[in-house]
Amino acid sequence: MTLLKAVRGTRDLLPPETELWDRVETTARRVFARYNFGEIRTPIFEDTSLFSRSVGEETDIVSKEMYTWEDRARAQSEKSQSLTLRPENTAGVVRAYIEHKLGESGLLQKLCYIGPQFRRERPQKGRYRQFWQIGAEVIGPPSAGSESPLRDAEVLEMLASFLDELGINGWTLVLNSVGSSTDRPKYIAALREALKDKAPQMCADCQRRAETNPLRVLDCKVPEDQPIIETLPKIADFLDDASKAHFAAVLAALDACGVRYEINPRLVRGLDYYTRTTFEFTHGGLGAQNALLGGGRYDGLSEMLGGPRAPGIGFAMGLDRLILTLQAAQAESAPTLADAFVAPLGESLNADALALARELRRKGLQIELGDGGFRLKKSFEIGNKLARNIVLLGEDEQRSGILTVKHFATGEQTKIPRAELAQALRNS
RNA sequence: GCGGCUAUAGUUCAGCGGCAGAACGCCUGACUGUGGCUCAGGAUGUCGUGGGUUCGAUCCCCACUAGCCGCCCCA
Repeated sequence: MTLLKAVRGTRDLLPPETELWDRVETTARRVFARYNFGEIRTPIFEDTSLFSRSVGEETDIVSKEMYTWEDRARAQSEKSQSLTLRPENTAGVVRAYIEHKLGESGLLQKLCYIGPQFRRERPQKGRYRQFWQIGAEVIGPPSAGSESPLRDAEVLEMLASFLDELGINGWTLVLNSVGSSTDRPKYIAALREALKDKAPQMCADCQRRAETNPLRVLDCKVPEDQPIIETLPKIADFLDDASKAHFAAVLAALDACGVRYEINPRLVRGLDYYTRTTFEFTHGGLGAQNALLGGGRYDGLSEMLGGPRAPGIGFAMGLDRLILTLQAAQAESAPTLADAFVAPLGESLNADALALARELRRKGLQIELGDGGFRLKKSFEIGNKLARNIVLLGEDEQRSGILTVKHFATGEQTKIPRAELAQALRNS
């Protein structure tokens, strides 16, 4: 019989790695809460058209990477429906914002999420078909300040604090403004025009990109092409005055709070809904997938989905990539040890050992319970791997109520009354 | 979706057209209520899957699957 395996691009997360995942998620919730974000949980699948209308019909994500199926009708009166596993979460959040009329509160909505996303790409390091994102959106009616550059700067400052607090060093914030929804098409047209002359002198990839996706030419890494790229039109020259002023205000606010950034006029993003501010936090050591997180402003998205005017800004970070970065940073993190290993000496003491373990666990201690069937030597060996201390429960200890405790690191062995045990272990 | 590299013990990896290997880890004992160090012994396995070539394939060939690197794209 062939063994079943996790399907391509999916994987099991096991201890002790899951401990790291938990730490990242806990840190995110704690940091985001300080900025008054609340958690939203949207469905893992949605109507297909939600994504084609927001992310964009022509994007790679929608045109070739989505898990889509026809959900068949169950009754004569029902129609079948095209459903899709979410490839990202912003569209779902904005759909919920519209559906529940969250804008009617007149307040800014600050919503964060943690969950799996799905894209059918070729798996690679830091790239999986089921991958995890932590993200957040700030969205609301313009009267609530949703359009203000202060929102952009506040979100970026929060992300910088989050990465610092997690202990990730060496990140770079890369910023750009892609202008309003009318600026961008004008720029792309100008770029195409310029590339008609220049592309033939460029690398093969660029010649192809000039046709398929001219913005991608800006991303070319071939050294010989760089002087040519310098001569191409720049998005900054196509921004209207309002977008220019908006971007300048974002930068000023970042300067004021000391968040360092690089401006990259070539930073382009693959989702159609982005307007004005776009950004990435990158990190070396991730190979080709060097973006830890990305995001931007999406001032027209709500309207694209039939909702009210609701400018917003948000981001998503690749949890899988954060974990990879953390693992590389701390190489081999020592597994956390339990407070004590409780070792009953003989099977007749098993029941009492469970009672003792319960007592200690209820006082908040992390306890690994051995087995009276183990020889003492084995209890010590296992205990030494799993816990900081070993607590012996033999006939003497049971009779006297005074337990034998040995601290593995120092080798020091002491006798401690049962009532004082929890405190002693906690301090060890 | 395209190109390249890879797949052998729990792990990291050697290996060879003819008996399946090392290190670490694991188990047992020296040591019946005391771990780490040491010593002696032991078990590791569909050699990724399916075909083909061959007297014989873990090894050579093909396909598939999976992982890694790059492209593309993105988080």
